[in-house]
Amino acid sequence: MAHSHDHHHHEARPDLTRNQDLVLRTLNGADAPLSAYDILDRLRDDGLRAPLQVYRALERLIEAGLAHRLESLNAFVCCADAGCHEKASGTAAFAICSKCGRVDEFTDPEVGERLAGWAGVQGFALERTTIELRGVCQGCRTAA
Amino acid sequence: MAHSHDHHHHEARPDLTRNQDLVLRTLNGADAPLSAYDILDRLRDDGLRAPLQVYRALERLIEAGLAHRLESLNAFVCCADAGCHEKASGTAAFAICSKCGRVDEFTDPEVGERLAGWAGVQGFALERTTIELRGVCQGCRTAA
DNA sequence: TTGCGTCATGTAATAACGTAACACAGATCG
DNA sequence: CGATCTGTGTTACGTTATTACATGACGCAA
Repeated sequence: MAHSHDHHHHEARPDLTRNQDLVLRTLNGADAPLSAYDILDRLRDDGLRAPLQVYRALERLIEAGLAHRLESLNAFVCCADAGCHEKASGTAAFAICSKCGRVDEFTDPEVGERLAGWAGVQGFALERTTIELRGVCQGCRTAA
Repeated sequence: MAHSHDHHHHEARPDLTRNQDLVLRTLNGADAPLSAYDILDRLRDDGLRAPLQVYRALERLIEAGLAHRLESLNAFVCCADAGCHEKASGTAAFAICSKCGRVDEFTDPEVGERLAGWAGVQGFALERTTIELRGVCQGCRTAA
């Protein structure tokens, strides 16, 4: 059962290395996607010097289902929910606001099923799916 | 009515500039996505020198619905069908083979509707959608 | 004709994103 | 002990994309 300290921040995960933990905390603390170089800049004071240190950590975090890469932005975000990779809840989709840069993660099982269905029919061995919507979010539209 | 010269190649489009036409022909002649620099290399003999010349042409071609950018590859392909942007046939999706690099473009109206539906409910003004599947195509699987 | 706006072009320089290659330290296991 | 595995740190480099500026061709109005 999940313990009840689900307050957006997370305690250090025992299975993360120092660099991975630093990068994950940085993503958690950001309110918009960060590029690898953004992350690096924010972690200079913690001793990180080279892009590769960040890219390696990101690679692990994504494998572990704790972060996502946004392909259309060349940037990274932490997962909205823990374990959003592992669930059968469907492929994660992202709505990215062109104005404010905020990203909203959601899933639509039907969409995942349709795409998986297409792959099945075609004999395409599906490994991963990217779904990204670009547009202007509610907040920015009404604020305009 | 469409004239009947639909033989994969296209005649020069009257509304394209020289650079745009060169880039489109290059994409048409390729059997896999090309990066902007790949395109540039293939067009050196035609006088192109700088990346920007290619990026500018690509930008127009994409606006005009004649080419697509594959975000997860940082590469470009020509459209499978003329006018695949303009139709209500739904958002284009791409299946990209990790082995051979081939790309298959398809649309699933249901998927487009579900995503547009989400956007509607959220008040998100949808401008464009990226759907990219990564995996191994039928041909490469059986050849393995 | 001249002057003006617009659009495509050409060029150089640089920014932003990502990786290869190598060396080292600590853990684990025979 | 040595072998191996994983993470780390560092340099250098490769790839992708943009900024800034200058030029040339065209339509159009004064």
